[in-house]
Amino acid sequence: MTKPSPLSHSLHAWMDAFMHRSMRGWTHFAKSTGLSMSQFSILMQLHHKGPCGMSDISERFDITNAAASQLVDKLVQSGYLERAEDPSDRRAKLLKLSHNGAKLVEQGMNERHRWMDELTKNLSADEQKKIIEALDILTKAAKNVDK
Amino acid sequence: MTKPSPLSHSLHAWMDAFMHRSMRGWTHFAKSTGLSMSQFSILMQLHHKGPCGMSDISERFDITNAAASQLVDKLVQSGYLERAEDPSDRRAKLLKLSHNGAKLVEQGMNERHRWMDELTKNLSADEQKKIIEALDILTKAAKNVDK
DNA sequence: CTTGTTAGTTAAGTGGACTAAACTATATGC
DNA sequence: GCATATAGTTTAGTCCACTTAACTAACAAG
Repeated sequence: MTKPSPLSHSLHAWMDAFMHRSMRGWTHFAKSTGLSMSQFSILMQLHHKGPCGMSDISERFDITNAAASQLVDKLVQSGYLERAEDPSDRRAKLLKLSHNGAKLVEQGMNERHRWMDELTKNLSADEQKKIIEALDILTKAAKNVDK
Repeated sequence: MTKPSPLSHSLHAWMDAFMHRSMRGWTHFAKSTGLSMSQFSILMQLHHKGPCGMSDISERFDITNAAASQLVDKLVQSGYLERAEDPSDRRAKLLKLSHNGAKLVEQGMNERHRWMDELTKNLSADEQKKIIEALDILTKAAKNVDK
């Protein structure tokens, strides 16, 4: 058991505090919309990666095509998703957020943003500046790691 | 629709990147252990807040006492939780992580820490220092907000 | 001691996510 | 053109979280 670096320590401490709180908000919001976690996660995925096919969903969530198809179907029927034929391959479908779907995702993210804003609004200007710098570095690094 | 401050922008961008990635790791790990999300979340809660009673669980996850009792029972039978009588109130139970439960939680957190370490290991010493400072500020702020 | 409340359990039943298997329809390679 | 692979759907059935309701046991107050 090697001693963690100061950087690791700070990263982990922040992550633990953040995850715990954020998960609560996430599940709570999903429940309040009447969607299941699985369904809401699909909307989030679509928001993040943009339109995609059914198989992308099943791969991402490690479920069968059948399961993905069923979940997506519910979301289509609830009006959060649009399922169109892919013009370049007529077997495939093109899934994308509907207007309502995008609005729901936005709303969900706002709820989770609120806590972070709350967190920082009483910090000094200097502290805020440090945080902006640091998070921008991290966000850029995250984009690189994820390809 | 007011324009977000630079701080909000940085917070939100980081949060979105982080959440997306972190959720994937979280669900993946829970699945790999054979535990359901619900069950794993209870372990995480116990880790975070320490020993507590059954009603604390049902309140936290917004489920009935009956549901909590059943979930906890499975975790006890799997050897991840200990359920003892509360000496100060013999109606109540005292739930705590078993040795194996604590180990499992630790393991889950390590998996999620790994990505963050990956993220930062190629940054310059100066950048790392900035991140440590900023995250420590945020972590402290988070503790305050959560009382 | 009795009446009422609180913590938790048990049992029966509902609903949703999930799978395997059989199917349709389109694409691809020889 | 024919065989094979690929994208997705449908169906039947399983598992698990969750609820309601009925219950036990311990506490609290008169």
